[in-house]
Amino acid sequence: MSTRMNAGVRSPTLHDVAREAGVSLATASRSLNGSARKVNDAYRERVQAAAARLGYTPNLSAQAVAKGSTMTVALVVGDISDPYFSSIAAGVIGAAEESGFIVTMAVTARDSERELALVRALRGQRPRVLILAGSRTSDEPSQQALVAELTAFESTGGRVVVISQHELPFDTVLLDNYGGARRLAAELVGLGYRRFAVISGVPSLLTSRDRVLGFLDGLAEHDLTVPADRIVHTEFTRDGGFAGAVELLEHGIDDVELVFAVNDVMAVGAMSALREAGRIPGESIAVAGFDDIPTVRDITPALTTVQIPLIDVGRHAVELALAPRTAGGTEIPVETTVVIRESTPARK
Amino acid sequence: MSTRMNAGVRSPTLHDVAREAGVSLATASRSLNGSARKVNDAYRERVQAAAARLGYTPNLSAQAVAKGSTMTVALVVGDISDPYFSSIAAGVIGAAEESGFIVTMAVTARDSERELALVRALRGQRPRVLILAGSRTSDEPSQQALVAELTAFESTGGRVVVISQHELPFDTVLLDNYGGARRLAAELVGLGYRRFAVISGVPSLLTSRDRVLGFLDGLAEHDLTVPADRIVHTEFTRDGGFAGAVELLEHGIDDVELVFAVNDVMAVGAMSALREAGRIPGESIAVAGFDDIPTVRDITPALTTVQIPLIDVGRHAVELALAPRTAGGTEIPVETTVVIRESTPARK
DNA sequence: CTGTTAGCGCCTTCAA
DNA sequence: TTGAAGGCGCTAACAG
Repeated sequence: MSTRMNAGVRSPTLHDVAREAGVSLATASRSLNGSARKVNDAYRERVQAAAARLGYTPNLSAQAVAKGSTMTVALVVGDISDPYFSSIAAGVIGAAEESGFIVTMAVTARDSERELALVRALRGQRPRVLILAGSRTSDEPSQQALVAELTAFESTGGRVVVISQHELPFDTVLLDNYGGARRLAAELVGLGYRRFAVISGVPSLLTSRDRVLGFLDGLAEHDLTVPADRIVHTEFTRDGGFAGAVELLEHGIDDVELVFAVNDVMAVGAMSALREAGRIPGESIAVAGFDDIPTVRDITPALTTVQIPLIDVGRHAVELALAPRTAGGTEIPVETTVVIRESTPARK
Repeated sequence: MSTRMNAGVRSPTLHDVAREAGVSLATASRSLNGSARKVNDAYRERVQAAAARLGYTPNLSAQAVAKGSTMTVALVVGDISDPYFSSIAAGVIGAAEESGFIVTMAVTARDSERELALVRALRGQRPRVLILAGSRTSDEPSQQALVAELTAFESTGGRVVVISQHELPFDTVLLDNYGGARRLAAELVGLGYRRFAVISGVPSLLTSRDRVLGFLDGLAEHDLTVPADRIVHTEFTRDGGFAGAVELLEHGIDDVELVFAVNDVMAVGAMSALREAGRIPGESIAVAGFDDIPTVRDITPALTTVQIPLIDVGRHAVELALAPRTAGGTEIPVETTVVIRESTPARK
């Protein structure tokens, strides 16, 4: 006597359907999944009726082994609860589902060792597409292993798309982190700002590095600089932004007019820290971010930032993956747009 | 001559590894995946070395058909870019990965027809677990079909977990929407508020309905009511909240002291609408939400809300799914906690 | 402990 | 157009 509860019934198989419909396995297969219409309408209908009666659902795994390919997109993100990644994921899932793909998701927790392990594990699914949305780092050893793994994956027919800078030799959705930050700096100078502080991620984070570089270069064009002690490096998260602002405050930033955080969640955290310290964002100190995640237009003051069309980024990634393979690897550049809001009022 | 680029190499199979290592298929299988150590260490090492040399990754689909079961958790959410869902997803993914499960994700776009279709499609993956995080509705016909589909899934050995109220006859992570809203109302009355307006989702949305009910009952305990024209029904999104506030403003809400939006993203949207209309949240009008999504503590004024431990909710869902099946279906109730912040200052 | 041999559920030649 | 049969990559008895 088993203690297992009502788990005895197995899912109906194609074989069951064929028997129920009184046709061969092959005919059943063709009526239910075969692409071209190579089956008598009468049969086809009988099979479909039988399938419905039995509640048949094709076993995707079995189809995968038989066909030697799947209809799945594997997506690797840093942290799905971060609006940056969840917006990209929304785009990926939307586009993938439209093309009949299933998406599986893995989270690196922003750890490149873990990212490598995940990619390896994900390959077991034999996905048609592997999309890396996590931020690239300059952590050489693990990057090389990653490239090797991804190259192997491509050589067996898979497609890989990277969302970031063009650091890796694969199709990529190119985010203009450098240019966006540079233009942001220019606009800010135009508004009358002269003295800045920067809250950056760890130096090995390429996204962060490029944004800082762009920002500094943008300032340099106007002969402005940011003293080294006004650039702090912290976690690429809300709490990191908070901590970064606290650190700046400890150094003393009474004369700083504007704090640039390299992403919006950090900027939001920084605003809270500044406010707790008695500085009022948008009034006694300006703040700018990067990404334009959904909430920042609703906070007070609304945040000046560089907009990335995150949903589109996700969609582009799957378009790229589903398009014919090209020689050197294709890039889809994505426009970034400076959006000035109340957190950076013009200085009179 | 083929135009297909470097897609010719097939992934190495277990067979390749066995040959490379000079052992049988079975031995290779046992050394690489077989749970117990039933293989000579010398052989095991040779096999592992061969696997590494070849870059072998087990084909999960093949394993699935051979074993008759997968290691995947299918997660259905309403909208992954909504912080409510992405936080839950983070919990699900975290817990699933810890147990060696892969998670696949589908998005209903809050459409119950679509949810049904997705569940049907998802069954094709033969996941071990199916988690529904989308909000339940009282839309009878499609709910019945959904229950039928889920029941069939369970009868073939799958586990289903629902996150919501206990509307469906499955294991559920129970969110105390009613109680949380009721306690919120009580606290608000304690702070001195007497005249309220409510921005609700569409009436068929169970989550929304329960929160409104709880809120009204909480007020009723203090002999307070909300006039029908002060309760508006809109989309369960940021834009819905914005639109709801606009609608309230059109009706005239000069005497309203506090607006309760049934979730945080709606509250955030409502705050923007109120502000645009010249009302200052936290000063000339109070606002409260529900969920305690990450950003609301950082907005200004920080939002009073009812906290749901969203990450834990996701984790509980997979714990439930992985625990032994029980007779009537288990429930894990999740505490909700009222969090008073600056958006609802005490009225003198 | 190891190898042989059936399958798992499905697709896809190959004849008929 | 239809059916029979082999094969996809792997696991799980079953003997040895």
